[in-house]
Amino acid sequence: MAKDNQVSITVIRRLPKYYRYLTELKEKGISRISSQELSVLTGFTASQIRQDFNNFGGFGQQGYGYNVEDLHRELKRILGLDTEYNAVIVGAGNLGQAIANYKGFEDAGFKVLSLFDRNPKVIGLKIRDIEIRDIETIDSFIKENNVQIGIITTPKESAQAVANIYVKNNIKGIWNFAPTDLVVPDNVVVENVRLNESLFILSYFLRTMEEK
Amino acid sequence: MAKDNQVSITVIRRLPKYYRYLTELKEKGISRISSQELSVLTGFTASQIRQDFNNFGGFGQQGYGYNVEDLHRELKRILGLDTEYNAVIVGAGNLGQAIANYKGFEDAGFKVLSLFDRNPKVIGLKIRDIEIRDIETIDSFIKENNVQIGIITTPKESAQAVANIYVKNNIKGIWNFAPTDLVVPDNVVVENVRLNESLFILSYFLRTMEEK
DNA sequence: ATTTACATGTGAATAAATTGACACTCTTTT
DNA sequence: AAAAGAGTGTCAATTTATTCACATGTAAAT
Repeated sequence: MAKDNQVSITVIRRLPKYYRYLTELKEKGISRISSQELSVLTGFTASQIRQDFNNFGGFGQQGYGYNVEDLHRELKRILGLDTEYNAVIVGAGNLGQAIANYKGFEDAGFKVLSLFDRNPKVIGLKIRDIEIRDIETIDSFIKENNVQIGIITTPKESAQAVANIYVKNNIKGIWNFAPTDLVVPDNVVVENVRLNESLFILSYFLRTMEEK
Repeated sequence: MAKDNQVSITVIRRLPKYYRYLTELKEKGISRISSQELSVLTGFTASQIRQDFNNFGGFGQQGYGYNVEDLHRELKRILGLDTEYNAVIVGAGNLGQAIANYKGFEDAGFKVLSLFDRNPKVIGLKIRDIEIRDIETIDSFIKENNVQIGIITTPKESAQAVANIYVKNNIKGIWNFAPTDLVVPDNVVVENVRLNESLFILSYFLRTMEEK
């Protein structure tokens, strides 16, 4: 199989969709699936699917297809979902609270340990059982709690400062909801969620559709 | 210039980033910018930027570059941000409320008129001045309020049913936060926000980074 | 057992996206 | 008014991604 040099980001961004459908198939008790059938589900071509999986070594069997459970497990491992992550959120506004409240992330192995904010009105409140703490206390919290992921749900003006705090405290993964580009060292990963941009894309296609 | 057949989705997905930086430049009072300078800001290559803009007709001037205000206005028009949209949200949980609460969308021309839910405990509540209404009343609301965009922030189990409601009421743009693929007619645009998938990508790179 | 159908993995062909290079035009300087 | 500098628009080259096609191995059927 060989872990080779580098799988392209184009391929990586398709993996979660495979994983989602495989989870569904597994839940339905379906034990085998062909690239052709996966193609119908995902909308990617069968050939593309086979090529994608081959980046990580062939998981399939000629004349049979893929074993759902095996493939699911492999994708889970590839995506790093076979370990637990601890996360904290800075920015305890609605979005931060919404994320803290969403059970789905915890089910996937991402545990939000605490929210942080500077607003005294929210400090001390709890979302589920997750406490909102004073941002001033974040350094020691991260050190004491083995936090691997930092989530940013502040306004864009504060986002870089929060990123700096995360970096300083040796956090290697940042999930950024603020509409700005963060500057971080090479060994830190930033994944952005661009709600604005997504909405603009929708707007573009709405407009384009109208013109037809 | 010629509006040609079809600009590739790859190009389209870069436009919001250009638009974001141009908005910043405009706010700073900067009046001209070259593709080279934009390249430094956005991380795309200068050549790519020129190619991208040329899909919509050249907005630049040789020896000068691009006029920030003009380019900003063009992108605004291309993205369909020069018109106002009315939106409704189905699913008045934390995420729905967070979106309703976010002033940024309104500033960009997207006005959330109402939230809808089936849970009697939240019906009647207000987020800012946006009322949460009974989902049973959505048909007439959409008809009476010229709604163009439907937002889905329900659990995945209800998402397709909500999409059906939107389609039935002649909504042509759906912004979907539920982790499922919606089936809609060809003339309806769906833009998905995949929070789970985004988090999984972060997890992938965290894992990959560790292994180095 | 043998045959038939199936479906992967892979190498080659095609298509799409990115990068490179430069002629040409406009701006600015002298 | 002329010369120098800057930077677009575009065509060509390269790289990357997708699709095609099939040899080969496996499973199921007879």
